[in-house]
Amino acid sequence: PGSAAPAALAPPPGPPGTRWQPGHPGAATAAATVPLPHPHRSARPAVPRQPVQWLYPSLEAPGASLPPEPEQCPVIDSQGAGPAGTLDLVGSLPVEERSLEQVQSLVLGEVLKDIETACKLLNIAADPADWSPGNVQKWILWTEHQYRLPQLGKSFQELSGRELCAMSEQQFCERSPACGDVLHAHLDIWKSAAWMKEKAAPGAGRYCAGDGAWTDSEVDSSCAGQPIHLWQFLKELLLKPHNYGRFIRWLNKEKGIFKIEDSAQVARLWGIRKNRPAMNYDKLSRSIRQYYKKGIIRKPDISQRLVYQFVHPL
DNA sequence: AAAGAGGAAAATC
DNA sequence: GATTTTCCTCTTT
Repeated sequence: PGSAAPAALAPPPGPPGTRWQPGHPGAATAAATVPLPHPHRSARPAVPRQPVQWLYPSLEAPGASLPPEPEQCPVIDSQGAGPAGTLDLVGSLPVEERSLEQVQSLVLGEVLKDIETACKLLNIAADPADWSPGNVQKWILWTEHQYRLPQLGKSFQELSGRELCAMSEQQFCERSPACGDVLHAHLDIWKSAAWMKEKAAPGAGRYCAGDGAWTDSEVDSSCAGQPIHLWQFLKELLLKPHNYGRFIRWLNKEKGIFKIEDSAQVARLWGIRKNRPAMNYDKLSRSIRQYYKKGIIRKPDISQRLVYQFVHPL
């Protein structure tokens, strides 16, 4: 197994002229266009020059173990780059092998982190082979949402994870001509991640990059099996500003005040999680309002639109 | 127009 | 039985 080298993520094939926004949820994963520590691919996509600019300085100061925030990432646009740019990374810049490895593990760490985050959010296993048809549907919806892919409808319904993994890129494209290729590439990354995880750490799902060990293992207190509550879900999103800061974010973390920046997207994520495709902010907000009398969430003293407050922070 | 409040009832576990 | 979803009316921003 595991022969699949993660294909570079194509940027979301949005409308013509659309570029990836800085701070797009997929920005970190986009960095996967840097070759991962896998055997070579014949047709490796071009490495845009931009990522080097933000990756390189962080190599100069290995003390700064924190990965660069996507908000500071320049727009990554691999569409314009031709297939010729690939080796420029090594050719034009005297990057030491060691440094390159650091870049790779940094990128890889980001990818694995994003996958872990998604697993928790969706409540699915990391290994696609373990997915039920329901899990597959969730993953597709989530990926579709995360990368603004065109709607797929039910073209992948009733497929188990194992069946999905066995499908070729062509088969993906048959089911979804619009973005089967991108989906397949994403699944490829998940497959590789699961494979590497298995190989590297048979014990815990932990990954450390360079000096910084910035992954906590199974510290979270999500009671297994119990259906998740909306307030828990919101806290989970708030915990990952890197991934969801564009949708929901703290205004005052200490006081538990948060703002929903994109009500439609938050509702959609909640709907994916709960298998409620018709979820919208109207209904989600009604659920939040149920928390008023229960003393879980309230409106802050100075009431503002889309701003709520956890009664008991921490 | 979108967000907010809250009653009522169905759905879901 | 508690929580959430759905639907609804009315008010506020």
